[in-house]
Amino acid sequence: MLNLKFIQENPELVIAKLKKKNFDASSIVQQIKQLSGKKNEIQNKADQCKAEMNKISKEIGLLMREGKTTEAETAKTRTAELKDSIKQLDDDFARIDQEVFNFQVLLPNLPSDLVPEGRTPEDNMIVKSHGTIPVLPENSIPHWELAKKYDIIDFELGVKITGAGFPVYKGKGARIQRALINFFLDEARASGYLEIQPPLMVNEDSAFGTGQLPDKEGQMYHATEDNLYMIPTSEVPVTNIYRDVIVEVKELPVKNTAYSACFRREAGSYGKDVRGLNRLHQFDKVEIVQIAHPDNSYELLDEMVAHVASLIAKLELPYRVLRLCGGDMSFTSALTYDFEVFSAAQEKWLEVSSVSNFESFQASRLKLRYRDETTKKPVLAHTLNGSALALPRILAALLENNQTPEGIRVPKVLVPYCGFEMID
RNA sequence: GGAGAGAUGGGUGAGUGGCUGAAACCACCGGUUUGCUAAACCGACGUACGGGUCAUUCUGUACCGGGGGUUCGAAUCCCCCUCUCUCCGCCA
Repeated sequence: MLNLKFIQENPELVIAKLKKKNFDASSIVQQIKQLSGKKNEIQNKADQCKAEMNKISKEIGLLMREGKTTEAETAKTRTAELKDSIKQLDDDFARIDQEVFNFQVLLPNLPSDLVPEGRTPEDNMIVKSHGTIPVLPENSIPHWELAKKYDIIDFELGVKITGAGFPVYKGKGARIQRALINFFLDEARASGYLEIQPPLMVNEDSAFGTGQLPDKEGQMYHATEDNLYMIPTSEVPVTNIYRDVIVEVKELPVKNTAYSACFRREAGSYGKDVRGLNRLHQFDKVEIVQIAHPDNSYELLDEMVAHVASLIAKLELPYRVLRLCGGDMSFTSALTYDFEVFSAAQEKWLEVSSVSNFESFQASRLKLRYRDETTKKPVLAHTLNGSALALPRILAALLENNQTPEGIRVPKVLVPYCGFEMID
């Protein structure tokens, strides 16, 4: 969430910047300003009352010790009124504080100056294209048919065991999954990321910390008996490592990577977009996360984009990089690059990675800070994350783009990982 | 699942009603000493939100797992909740 002081001091700037996200912040900002003024006023009054109360209490303590009980009793009578006002003021404060917070969390993150204007995905800016779109043989088929033909992914079996969106990978299908995970993790480690194996379920505090709650409540599987949530991405547990933490400047940037299964309810999804591997309830993903000093977080974002680009290039897939426009960005992001690979049989681009700088928006809720070297004061850090990469759509593109009459060719870089060159 | 113990500052850990925002030790930071390292010694050392000078400083309040209560006054007493640890049972 946005810093309260920042909103109070820069109301016009907040409103102007959020316009780019097609968000009219004027009334919220105005309410926040008004309420926080009132809040400060109440706090001042309450603090004064409490100061007096503390003073009297100390005096009573001294009188009691000296045995002056009658004086102590007189002093006590003075406190009753104070006590009432304090109670009243504290209640008012708590109420207004909550109101301010409720408004505060409605405001999305401010987009970076680099973010292009626009409302829809069509307005996203293509900043890079790489590779050539393959020309497939006559009778090419989409990945869900290939999966059946070579018996490597069984969607119906998943339906039997669990439900739609929980495919069963078999034989070379299972092995190529494992190969992709290992490949991605090794590449991340080579780029300086520390490998983490996080819990797949998180508690409520963690879900709040990265903003899954309350905003995306319905998107997570919720084990109500124990009040735990299945993670929708390893970003959640990995970023929450740093919840309520003050890191040393010399530790920055912190670079973590994690493989995990990801679970998403995808309530409201339907139609052809969910065909095959395009949208699943459970899928595998390797995530990269960085905690950065505000001075160089955008350099690190570029570095992460380059890392993801190299992964896709090594897999010999044609891809493009989009800088998302204001209207297509997520609530929490300041700047996002999406990666899309071309799925040749479906003849469409599939999103396989999203790399974002959240600046201090996530850190604010997480209370993730570093200690400034000159002032020695805690300052909110910047957080960044990206998928590197999500498996299903990568696999879909690999299967479709590499299909030949003899079988599906495995990219060279994966052969040592999976131990075969063809799926046949 | 049964029984018990516990939750205090970056860490260990003292503290059963006022002199405790909190001992002591360790770590970190600054300094002295030193050929270098180490040791020793000295000093500083929480966070949040307010207020005044808004640069250094000064000041008020809150915070000892979370919430509520008793009291003039709570880390300390009472109630509820959460979590952790130990033992037993079960088990990969």
